Amino acid sequence: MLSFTEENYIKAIYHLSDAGQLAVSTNDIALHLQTKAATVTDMIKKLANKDLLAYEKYYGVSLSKKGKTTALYIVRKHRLWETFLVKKLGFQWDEVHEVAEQLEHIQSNLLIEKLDAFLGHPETDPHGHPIPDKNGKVKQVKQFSLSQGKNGSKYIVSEVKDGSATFLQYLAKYDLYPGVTIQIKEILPFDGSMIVQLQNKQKITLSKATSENILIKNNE
Amino acid sequence: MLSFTEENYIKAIYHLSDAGQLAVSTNDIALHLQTKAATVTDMIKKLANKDLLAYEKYYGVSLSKKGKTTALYIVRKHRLWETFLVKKLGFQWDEVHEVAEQLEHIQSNLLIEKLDAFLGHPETDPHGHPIPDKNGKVKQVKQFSLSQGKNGSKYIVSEVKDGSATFLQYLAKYDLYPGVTIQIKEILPFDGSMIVQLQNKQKITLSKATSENILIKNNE
DNA sequence: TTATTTTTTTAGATTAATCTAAACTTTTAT
DNA sequence: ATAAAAGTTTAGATTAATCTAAAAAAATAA
Ligand SMILES: [Mn+2]
Ligand SMILES: [Mn+2]
Ligand SMILES: [Mn+2]
Ligand SMILES: [Mn+2]
Repeated sequence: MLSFTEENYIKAIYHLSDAGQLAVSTNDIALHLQTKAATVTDMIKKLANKDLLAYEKYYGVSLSKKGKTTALYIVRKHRLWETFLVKKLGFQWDEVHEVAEQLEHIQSNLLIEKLDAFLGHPETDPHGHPIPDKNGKVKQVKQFSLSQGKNGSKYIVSEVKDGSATFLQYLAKYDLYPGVTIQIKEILPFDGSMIVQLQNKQKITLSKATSENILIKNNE
Repeated sequence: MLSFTEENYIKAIYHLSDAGQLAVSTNDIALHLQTKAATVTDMIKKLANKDLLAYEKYYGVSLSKKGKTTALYIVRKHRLWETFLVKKLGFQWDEVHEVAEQLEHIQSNLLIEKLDAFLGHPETDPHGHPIPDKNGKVKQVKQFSLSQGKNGSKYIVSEVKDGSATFLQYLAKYDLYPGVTIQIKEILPFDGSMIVQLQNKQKITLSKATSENILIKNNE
């Protein structure tokens, strides 16, 4: 059984490696976990001994099969809890992350399977992130940045990239959540901002930076 | 902020001291937490330094006001989570304790207030234990052991003393949960066992040991 | 291709929680 | 009242997670 700390390392490496694809450097991990490189070196040695990752001195780490499975389960727990907090307890979507950071470490398979069922086996969390299933399978959605959308087209918001509370609160003001349909009404060339129409017909202007952080999918 | 370990000590001392009344010995704590007396001595010194308890060398500890408040909040969290697991997730009442032991350490006042509201501000947990309110107030019920009940009388089951999985599973077989009404039909003098009638009119025999571990209240 | 900068690792400490064994204090029994 | 037993504390180690500072390796620049 892994400690909270070990679990946090595995999850950090998973995210930093883009779902276990690339190798991750000591410094990247240290930065992400707000710790020091020397600490990371010690920890990755330990995780390598547990066969959760492959470690090549001076060249970073990459998750093993076992490491990926472990990471996916932690991500599954994190996202199920976030969904619970928003859907059942009435949290705002910008309030859930820190709590889920704690809840993701609770050890009980029964709990997670029952929670999953209670939530109706959701496929995405409140931020549109896919929830790995019981077997660690992640449903991939064909999505792209709103900044790449075409003028006049309708799309469904699928995910938000920036998870900061301020950004989430800003989007919440317009009920701009994953699942809602929007239409691009105008794209302003000089600064890349765009005017989009919301479900309630209201039109709002989104900066380039904002539209880049909203992912959308086609509205078939 | 207290560590999990510190919280577990405070809660253990609270329970062992009968809600903070009596002083508790080093050995009692060690036994309860399945650790060694030397370890306990170290920890209670630390907790004394944090003003959570008063420690007199060789004479045990007693919780301070602050210690009691802390304990009550942990107990509140534990029991709210147990209630959630049974009422919302469909756990059996013998399956919740270990999970609640973990969940009780999650730090988020917002979470607990929302969970409390979601559950409809329950007054007792699945085992009939009172849930301290937001301010740490515990509702006391006038209750006594079923073994003290009078032949012929009807009572409401209010609490179970023994929390072992086997005992809880045994009672579950007869739907003998807090809240159900039972009537004592016969008390057998030679071994103190009794025959009680359940809500569904079924009659079952309970040993003395069993009836001593079921608490009841008057059925006004 | 060397020198400089950046990154990573190692060495040596520190804090929290735990243990065993020995010393000490209190309680109980003779 | 003394001796034995029981309970508690202290002393000294250990493991996990962390840090700073120094050494080493790799990457980059001159
Ligand atoms: Mn999150
Ligand atoms: Mn999320
Ligand atoms: Mn419990
Ligand atoms: Mn309980």
